Amino acid sequence: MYTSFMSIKLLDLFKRGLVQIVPENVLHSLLNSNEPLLIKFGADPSAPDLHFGHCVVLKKLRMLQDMGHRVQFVIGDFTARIGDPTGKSETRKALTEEDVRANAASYQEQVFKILDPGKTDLVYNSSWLGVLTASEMIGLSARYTVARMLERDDFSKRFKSNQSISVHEFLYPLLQGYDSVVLKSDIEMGGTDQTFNLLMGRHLQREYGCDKEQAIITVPILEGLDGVQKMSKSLNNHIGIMDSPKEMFGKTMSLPDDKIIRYFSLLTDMSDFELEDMRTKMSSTGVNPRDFKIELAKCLICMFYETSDAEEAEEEFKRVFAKGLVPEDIPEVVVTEESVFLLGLLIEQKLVVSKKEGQRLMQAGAVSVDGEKQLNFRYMLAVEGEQVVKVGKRKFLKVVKAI
RNA sequence: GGAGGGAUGGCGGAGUGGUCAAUCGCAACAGACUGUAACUCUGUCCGGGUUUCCCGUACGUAGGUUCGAAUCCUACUCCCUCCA
Repeated sequence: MYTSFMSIKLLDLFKRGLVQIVPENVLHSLLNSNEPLLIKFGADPSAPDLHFGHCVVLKKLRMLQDMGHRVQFVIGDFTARIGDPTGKSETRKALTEEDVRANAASYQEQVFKILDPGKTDLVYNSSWLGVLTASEMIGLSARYTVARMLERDDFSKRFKSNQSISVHEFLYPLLQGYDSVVLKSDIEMGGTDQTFNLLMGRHLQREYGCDKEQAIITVPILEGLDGVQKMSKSLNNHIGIMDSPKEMFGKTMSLPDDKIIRYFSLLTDMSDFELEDMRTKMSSTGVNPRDFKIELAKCLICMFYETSDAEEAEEEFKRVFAKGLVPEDIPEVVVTEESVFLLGLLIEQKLVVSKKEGQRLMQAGAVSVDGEKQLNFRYMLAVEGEQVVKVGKRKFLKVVKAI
C-alpha cells in the first residue's frame, strides 16, 4: 500500500479523539501494511436504532476503509442471547430469531450509510458460536480465571456492591473474544466500555496459538444531549441517524454549549486548526455559541442528507423557535361539528396521553389556540376556518372546518 | 444444606395498622426568562369523573386477619448476606 499525503492526513484525523491504542505501533502499520488489515467491529442486534453515539466508531472505521482496510462487521446474534452485562445489572430479555433477523437487516441499512459495503464483511457470530460443543465451551472457559474476570470494571463494581452476577455473563467476554480467534482479526475497535472484551480477544488469540494478536483501539463514548450521560436511546438523549433533518436540527440545538467542540471533533472532519479557532472565538470574542451549534447541526444533517435538507431544517427551526411561528407541515384534522371538546380532540389526535395529563397541561398554560392560551380544560373550540392548536413547545395540530 | 435480611411510583429511597395516590432527591413535563441552550424561579408528575371534591386502581405474586393493610399472618417468586 502506498503512502500519500492524503492518507497521512486521513491518519491524523483518524487518531483524533482515540482513547487507547494497544499496542501503540499499530497506527504505523495502518499506513505501511502490504495488504488490507482486518478490522473487527461487533454490534449487538438487540437495539436496532443507531444514533450519533455509534457514529463515532463507525466514522473511524470508514476512515480505515478509505485507507484500504476491510471491516469485519460482526452481528452478535448469538451473544445477544446473553446480553452484554456492560453497565447493566438487569438481564436482558432473550431475542427471538425473527427479532434478530429483522434487527440485523435494519442495522445493515443504517450502517452502510457510513461504512463502505464493498469493504465490509458482514458476519453473524451464531454461525460459529452456535455449533460449539459443550467441551469446546469448557475449553474456552478454561482460558481465563475468575479473578481476572472480576477485574472487569462493571463485574467488580457489582461484586463489591453485592449485586448478582450470573455465571453465564462471564461467557460474554469469552465468546466475543473467541470471535476474534475465528475471524483472525488484526484490529478490533470499540467504545471504551468495550476495553475488557477487546483485550479478551487479544488474550484468546494468543491462547489459541494464532500467529498474531489483534490490536485494540478504543474510542470515547459520546455524551448525549444532556451533556453528561452517554448517548443512548433508553436515556432518551440521543439523535438517531434515521431522524428527520428537522429533528436532528432541533435536538442538536438543545445540546449544552460546552459539548459543541467535542461533537465537532468526534463526528465531523473539521480540522484541528478550525476547532482551535472556534474554541478561541467562543471563549473570547462575542461570537454566540448558538451560531456554531447551528453549523454543527447542519454538518450532522449532511452526514445523512443533502445540503439543501440541512438548510431547510435551519429555516424551519428559525421560523418556529426564533420567530415563534408555526411549522410548515403539521398534522391536520378535519372537523365537521360547529364546536368540539378541545381536550377530547387532543387525546384523539394523540397530542396528550390521557385526560388527566391534558388537564394539567391546560391548567399550566401549555395549550393555546391561535396563540391564545386556553386554561379551562372544558374548553369547547368553536370551529372556524383553520386554527392552530399548540401543546407545549413543539406539538402542533391544525384544526380545519369541513366545508 | 443451614441461618438471617430484603422486594415501594422511570430510578434512588422514606414510610411499619387508619389523616397514604404514599415524605424527599434525581429524571421528566409545563410556565416565566432565553439562544427550543445553560442558570434561576414556579408548578405538575396513576387513571376516570358532575374537578376546592368524589371514585377506581397501585406498594413482588396469591390468599388471609381486621370496620380498615404498603404496613400484621400464611404460601409462593425473585434478590442479597453469613455459615457449610
